[in-house]
Amino acid sequence: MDDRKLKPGDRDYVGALASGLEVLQAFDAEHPRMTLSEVATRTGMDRAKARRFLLTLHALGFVKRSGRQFELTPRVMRLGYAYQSSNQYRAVIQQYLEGITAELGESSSLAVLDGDDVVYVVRSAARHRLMAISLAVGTRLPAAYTSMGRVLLAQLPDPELEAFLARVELHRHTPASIVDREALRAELLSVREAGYAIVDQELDLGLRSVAVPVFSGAGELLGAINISTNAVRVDMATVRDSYLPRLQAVAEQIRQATR
Amino acid sequence: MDDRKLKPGDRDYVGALASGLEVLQAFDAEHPRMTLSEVATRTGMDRAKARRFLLTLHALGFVKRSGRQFELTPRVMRLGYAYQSSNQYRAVIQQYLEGITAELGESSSLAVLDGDDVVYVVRSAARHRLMAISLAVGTRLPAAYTSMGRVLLAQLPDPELEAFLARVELHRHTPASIVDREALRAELLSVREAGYAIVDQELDLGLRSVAVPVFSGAGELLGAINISTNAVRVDMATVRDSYLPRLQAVAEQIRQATR
DNA sequence: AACTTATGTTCGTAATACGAACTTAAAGCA
DNA sequence: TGCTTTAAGTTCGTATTACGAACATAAGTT
Repeated sequence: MDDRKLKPGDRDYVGALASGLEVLQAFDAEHPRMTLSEVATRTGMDRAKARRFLLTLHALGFVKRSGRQFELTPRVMRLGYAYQSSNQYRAVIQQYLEGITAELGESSSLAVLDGDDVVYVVRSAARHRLMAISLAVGTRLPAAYTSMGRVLLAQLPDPELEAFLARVELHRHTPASIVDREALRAELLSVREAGYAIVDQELDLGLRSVAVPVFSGAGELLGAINISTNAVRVDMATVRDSYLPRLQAVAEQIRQATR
Repeated sequence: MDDRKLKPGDRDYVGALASGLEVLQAFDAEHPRMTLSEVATRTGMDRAKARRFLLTLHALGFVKRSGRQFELTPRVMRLGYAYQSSNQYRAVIQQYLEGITAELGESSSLAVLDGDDVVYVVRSAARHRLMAISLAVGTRLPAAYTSMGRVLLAQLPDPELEAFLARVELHRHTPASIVDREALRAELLSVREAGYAIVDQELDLGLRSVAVPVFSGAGELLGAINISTNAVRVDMATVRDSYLPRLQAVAEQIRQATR
């Protein structure tokens, strides 16, 4: 067994697949519709090459075209949904998160790491609207600035954690944001020690959240769960003294339920 | 401008991309983890070919491997998320659907057609648990047996509707399920005429739902919205006389808000 | 209508994807 | 534990496929 990844140019590396997926990923929130030339520019590909991939993706039903514009179809959700539906614990986690929402009136989610982001995989939304609207399943946020991201980063082996710290781009989203690598390292080590993370208005003003890791009964890291709330309404003492213990209890319940 | 789709073997059709995506889509809820041989068997590909695509997807971060087992990573959610996030109206629709949930205590969703399925794109879940648990964004259900699916099918031009009726596989999910093509055509024409669909325990016992189409202010079909409920708790008269008008009002509000 | 820009098409060919066959590793069984 | 079977890794020759340059056509702009 050899877990090393192929590199472009390696014998078994299929360049055409990589290029085609690059074209597919060129579409995003900022570029929902594009012409052939825009795709070619955005991917840095020769136009004829980009055209072949667009037309193939069109033939496969993943993009549609209107005149010169191409855009994604709902079929691409199939490519992502398989990951969600393959999680055998999703339903049970959903129940526990909804229990949190019912009890505390706050949104609660499970996320996993993907690159330098966290991806929301399970979500229970509160009736309160702040920061609840756009955070659907599939949402990606920078791991460094989210409580769940910090919990997950803190779980990384040191070489991976150091690699993350070396490459991560730090942004001052708010005046509270950590933008110093040493400060972030210290914070992550503290999170590792404490077993939880609280992020207070570092990603967005008013957004306060607490997260803990969730393990299955077999010891496998399932992700991190959080409670997110409004800093105007909920003070830090409540987060620490009421929400955190609740979250830790739920993480334990999930562990028991996934044995 | 020529909107016809390429076929396999056409000059500009990139077979390697198609094959690679086929490998990616071989993973689903029933096959979340697979060995190389299982993938090869499932896709009908030569083993060496399947191996190349698996290793390339691994190199790109879309699959991970543990020993001989391959499974998807959260990165594949990127491929689907772009569609969600490219919908400029998602946030406003989410608000309206949550208004329905707050007022009626029922789940409410927006879905679009993809092939013979509907895909849930926006969702507001009720606190009631029946059929709410597994219906996350990205969920696919057979269009023929869901209220939103029927509304969307009824919007299709006749040639497309007839093609659907000719190819769709009808299943008796419950004793109430329509399994006769003529009966389904009649139902869909009735839906077209009425401008809404009510599906009563045809997909699952206890599941009752009503749906209407939603158009943007510019006249573009955004999808269908529904209210789903429990047949034991909510009778047909309530669905028709209370939920439907509410839904129609929300569809109109969304149209106004998307001008 | 003329000009500019974007897209479609063709074609020669380098390279790339392919699969058959051999080798190695892992799993299963007694 | 040793042997057998099965699965996976690797090599290599080559058919085919993806590639891009150049030309042709279509669409957009003034």
